[in-house]
Amino acid sequence: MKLADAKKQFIASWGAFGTHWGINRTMAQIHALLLVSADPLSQDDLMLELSISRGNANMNIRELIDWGLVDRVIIPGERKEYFSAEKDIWKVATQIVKERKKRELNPMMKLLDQLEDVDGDKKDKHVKQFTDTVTSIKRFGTQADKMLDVLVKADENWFVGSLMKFFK
Amino acid sequence: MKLADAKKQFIASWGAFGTHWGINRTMAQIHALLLVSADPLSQDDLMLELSISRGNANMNIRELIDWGLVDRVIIPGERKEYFSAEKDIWKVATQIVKERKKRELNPMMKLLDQLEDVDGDKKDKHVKQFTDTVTSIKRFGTQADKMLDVLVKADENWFVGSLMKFFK
DNA sequence: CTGAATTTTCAAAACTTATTGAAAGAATGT
DNA sequence: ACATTCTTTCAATAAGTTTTGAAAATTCAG
Repeated sequence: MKLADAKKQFIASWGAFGTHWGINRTMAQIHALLLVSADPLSQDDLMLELSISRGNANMNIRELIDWGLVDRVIIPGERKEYFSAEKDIWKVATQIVKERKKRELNPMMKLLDQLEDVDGDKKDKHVKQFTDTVTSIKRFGTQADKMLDVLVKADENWFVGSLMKFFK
Repeated sequence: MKLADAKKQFIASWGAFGTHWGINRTMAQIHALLLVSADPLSQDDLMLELSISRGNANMNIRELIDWGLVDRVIIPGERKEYFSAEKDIWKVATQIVKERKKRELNPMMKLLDQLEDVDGDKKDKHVKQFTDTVTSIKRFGTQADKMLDVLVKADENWFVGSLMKFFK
């Protein structure tokens, strides 16, 4: 397969993939293109290669920077801003985990705390089912939270090395 | 807080949460309601409590069954079908992991296999960056795949017990 | 069988989210 | 301070997704 075609396929698939992972299609496509580009690209490069508008490019680049997946790069002597993606996939993954934990898991945990004590007879089976469910989700969430924290802080070699003893 | 209000909040939040996890809002709301209900509910119960149409209820219930998160329950002497959700959150989580692995990770891995060998000079930095990226995503994906397999097959106590030695 | 109860389907409508592009705002070199 | 280049904003629009509801299909008891 030719490089240009392979790139196109990769970008299209990474884009579709991204929509399942809390990142929108265009954002994921920009990310994909930067991942496979040897050099940093400018906003105009991205607009051209992906056929997207200036506003769209701008918004999604900024969101990628917000997620910590893309960096602004200054090229001396150039007026334009350039962008490059973190290429270490382990870092990409932990960064995504970190962000989603902050954006999704933490708020949910906070809500569950509030829902844990409802009024009414703890013996009533409806009350009981509700609090049991909330409590068990909370327990699960707390554990997931801890695990993900360690994951995010761990460096790849330590982590994978340790786990592979279990996961053979 | 009153039970009815707490339920409403829980359903609304679980619905919003679900959209980030590959499940649509209504599907997640139905799931939430079943999770906190002591007894199985009929399609009409769900329509009434969540104010959704028959078609919507039907489609989403079937999709939840498809995901393995909800079961049909036959109540003797009743003509209607009833539905109940798996209440063990660990099982819910592993079920979701299993499905998403099948729906997302596996197809992506298959694609990457194809993209790994592009034509052209391996010394060309553009070709090199592309294949390096694809290869490293593949390596990462393969490892994630293995880990998730073990996770899905593990029973909760074994898994959490073992890992908590690391993750304290 | 027949007919009532229940479930499923699907085209149209409503809603949600993403994208455009032109205009306003900053930054930079002279 | 001005002109130029580049970046950001945002209201309008387009695209995509979900929901509805009525009609068709299925199930089941008598």
